[in-house]
Parts: sequence; structure tokens; C-alpha cells
Amino acid sequence: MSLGENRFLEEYEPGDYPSVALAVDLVVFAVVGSTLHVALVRRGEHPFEGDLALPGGFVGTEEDALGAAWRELEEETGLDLGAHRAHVEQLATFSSPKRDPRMRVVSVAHLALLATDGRTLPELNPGSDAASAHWYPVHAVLADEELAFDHRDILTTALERLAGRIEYTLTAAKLLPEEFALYQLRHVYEAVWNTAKLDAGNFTRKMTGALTDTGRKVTRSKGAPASVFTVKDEYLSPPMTRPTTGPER
Amino acid sequence: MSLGENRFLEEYEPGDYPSVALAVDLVVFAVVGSTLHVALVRRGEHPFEGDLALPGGFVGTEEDALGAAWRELEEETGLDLGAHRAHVEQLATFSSPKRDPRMRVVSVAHLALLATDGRTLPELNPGSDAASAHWYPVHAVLADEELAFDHRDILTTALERLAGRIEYTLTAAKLLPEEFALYQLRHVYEAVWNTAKLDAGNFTRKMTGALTDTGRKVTRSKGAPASVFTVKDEYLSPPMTRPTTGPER
DNA sequence: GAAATAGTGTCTCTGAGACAGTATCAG
DNA sequence: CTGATACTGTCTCAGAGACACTATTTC
Repeated sequence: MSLGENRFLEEYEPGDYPSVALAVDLVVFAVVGSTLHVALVRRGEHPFEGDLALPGGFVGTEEDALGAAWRELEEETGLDLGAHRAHVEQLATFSSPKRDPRMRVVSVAHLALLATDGRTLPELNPGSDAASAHWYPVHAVLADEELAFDHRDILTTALERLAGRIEYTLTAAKLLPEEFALYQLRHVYEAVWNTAKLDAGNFTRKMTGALTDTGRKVTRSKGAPASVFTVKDEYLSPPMTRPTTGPER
Repeated sequence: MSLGENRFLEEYEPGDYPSVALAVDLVVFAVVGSTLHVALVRRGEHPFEGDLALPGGFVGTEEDALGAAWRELEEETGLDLGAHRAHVEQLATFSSPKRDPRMRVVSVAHLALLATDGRTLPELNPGSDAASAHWYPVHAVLADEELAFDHRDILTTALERLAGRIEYTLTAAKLLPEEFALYQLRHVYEAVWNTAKLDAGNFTRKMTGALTDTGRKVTRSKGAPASVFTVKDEYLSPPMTRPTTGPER
């Protein structure tokens, strides 16, 4: 049957009519140090009581999924989006009929990247809801924790998407302020790829071609001052290859 | 509001309840010669009467979106999926409230790749439906034709996905029989990238590392016989870079 | 033989990776 | 001063791209 025709009113019996609840789930990432964190909610109710779950909510009648994702990002995390740079994009849609045992809920998962200075995570204020989100280290959660519903699939998909995306784009900079030093960007790559073997010198050479040097410098607690850059090109060409071998942290 | 809680039964008023019709749209690609084709339906009814549209249909109550996409692929195109290799994957979800002027329809778009020998397109048998699909050259359609609903966005997204994907995977081989010669694979790349400047020798060297030589040969009408290969590795490393400059056909 | 095609050889150039070397900061 | 860090220099090696060349087919 084609959407091109107006058949759905004729062909479907009332009980068979394919109507679903449409939700969004959010995978909210932020980096501190060289560790990638994700915002999760500890469930207090059946089903999956005690497990960790992604924040999310329903799509309203007057908004699309991306709009709902932005709204829920603010509502669920209590974030002041005026104060934090954020990037939201669609990830994938999860539509297994039994993914929520209570009723049919189709969820459009979204990937949200929050900018941090790499030293403190954005404060997650409990919104109007009781269950508030907290930050958890992503790789540890995937190794140790039970996740509600199909949220492990969603989180894995999000992590793979991000890990792949930063190979050929500067999406990693979405996790940093508009102006940043190269060691901050390097820490983001190390956090997402869960590796520590990125050579600082080669990283600098590779990245500077796609960045603009502001001319200013910042100094960490020790060592020489680092230049401050902004993103010039959204794409890296040729791509950066993820280290395959070597010790994972 | 979190999916972690059972709020949706309490918080939503009946009229406000976020219930949508869930559909799939299909972008079905196949290659003949060095031209990428897509299966489209010419609309005979309002709205968008006379425009081209993607085939699609609704998701049933007992299936997920991918299952619906496979079912609709068979129903809408009348294809005998036992006789054609096919690959279907989720593309993206389109959820703008006004994308269908008649009612709210959220569509999970899927990318479907049909295997051909590169000489003839799979026959599209009119199914039970009146409006049957036909093959159209993709790049010409995008240049010249009006597309119904947001189907231009969907088709563009599909083409970009495929064009990017074949840079670092052997997804292009999904558009060919299980065994194929390198000139066939090269034609697929040229079709998707809409280019003619792929050097045959370098292409051979690049690809053979990820392929298995069956030892057999095939001969075209002219020239030396070509070896027959199968896919060994799903991933190309390092990736193949798409030619940016140069004359497009 | 002529034309077309498959596949290899070869050369150049870009860029990744390893790692040394230099400059600049804090204490 | 020492230690830490930022960045550049340098060398090697893999691989992309251009293109010549050979081998094998049809006509």
C-alpha cells in the first residue's frame, strides 16, 4: 500500500489501525577529563525497577521528534540551555512491538552533546519530575550496569555513532566551548574512543588544518601555554583513523 | 517526563494523547550500467497529484519498522524476494507534524538495495495495488522532478547515506550478485557517486584486498576476461575517498 | 592485425606514526 | 634550577593517483 493513496482509511479495521505512542529517548553525552559521561535515570518503578534508563518523553501533537528532544533535554535534565552549548541530532528509531511491556511505544532516539570545559560536568537540576538524571561514565556503565528496556542498544548505537563520526568530522568540538585548546579536543577523542594512545604532536598537526588559531593562549597548571582555536572546517580530510591495537584504558 | 515512569497515562488528556500513524517509506535502489535507479510511484490522487512518490505503507501492530519495510518492499514492488538479493536498513525518521496534510503520519524511511547483474533492472510487478512502481534514474529525478510530501528530503538523505557508506564499507556489493567482477563493482561506485573518473587499475588494487578471488573468469563482449570475486571483508581500510573535483557526468 | 579490456608495474606525492628536539610555563 | 607541557622537525613507511605497459580476449 502506498502513502500515495488514501487507503489507510479504507483498508484498516479499527482495532488493526496502526496507531502508536511516539516518544524520544535521549543519549546525552558530556566529557570531563578523558572520560565520556552519559545522563541516566535510576528507575524506581516497575518495569525494570532499579535499572538505569535514558531520559525521554513523548512527542507532542504540534512538534516533531527533534523539537521534542530539545524540549525533553531541558525538562528532564533541568539544564539551562541558554548557558550551555548543545548539539542534538537524530540517532535511530526503535520500534520493536515489545520494547515496552506496557504498551506500544516507538522511540526516536537522539544524540545530544553538551559542551563542557572538560573540568566540570553540567549541573543536572531536578526538573519538575521526581526522578532526576545523574552523570555516569559510559564505558563503565556498558561494562557493569543493567539498562532498562532496549536502552543498552540505544546507548551502544549512540556511542558507535559518535566514535565513527569524529573520525571524519569535528563533531568532537561540540563537546567543548566554542574556543578550546588542542589538549581539550584530544581528551574528547580519548574519552570517546576509550584510548590513551593519541600522540599529542601528531594530533596537533592533523587538527590544525581544520581549525582557526585565535592567537590567544591559555596555560594549564603546568607546562607551556597552549593556543586557543575555533573550528574552521566541519570535515576532516583525510579522516582521522581510530587506533585499533594497543591498550585500552 | 521519563519513560522510566508510568506518567503518560496520567499526564496526557485524551485529545492531547500523542498517538500517531506509523509508516515506512522505501528508497529502493538498483544499478544498471553506471546509472543509479530508484523505484518511484507516480501519484494519481490528491495531494501532490502527478508528482513522484516513494513507495511505502503502514507498520502493523505485530511488526517493527524493519519488518514492515521488508513486507512493503515485496507488496509494493511485486518483487520476488526469493529471486533477488536485497538489503534493507533503517535510514531516518521523518516526523514533521505537517508532512502529510491529511493526518499525522510519522515515517521511518528505509534504504533498500537490490542486487542486479548491472544489465537489467529487476522487474517491478504491479502488486495488488493499482499504482505500481517504476524505475527512474536518481540523479535525473533529483534534478528535474517534483517529489511528493518530503520525499525529496528522504531521497537525498538516502543517496548521501549510500554515497558515504561505500567509502568505508563494501555496501556497494549489495547492489550486485554474490559473485561479481571488478568492473561491475566499479560501475556501482560510478553510479552512486555520479562520476566517471575512477581509474580501473587503482580501483582493482584498492578493492582486491577486501575480496576473495573465486579463481573463475568472465568475459565481456570485448577485452580480456575478468576475475570473479566475492566479498571477504565488510569494511575497507583505509577508506576509499570519493573524487571531489573533476567533471561530473 | 586492430580495438578493447583486465590487471600489474612504476613513479610521485601526501600524510600517518614514531619519536626526538626545542620553547615556554610553574614552582 | 627541574619538571611538565606545547608544538615542530625529521625520518620512515603505507598508500593514493597518474599513467605506462603487458596480456588476453573479440572481431
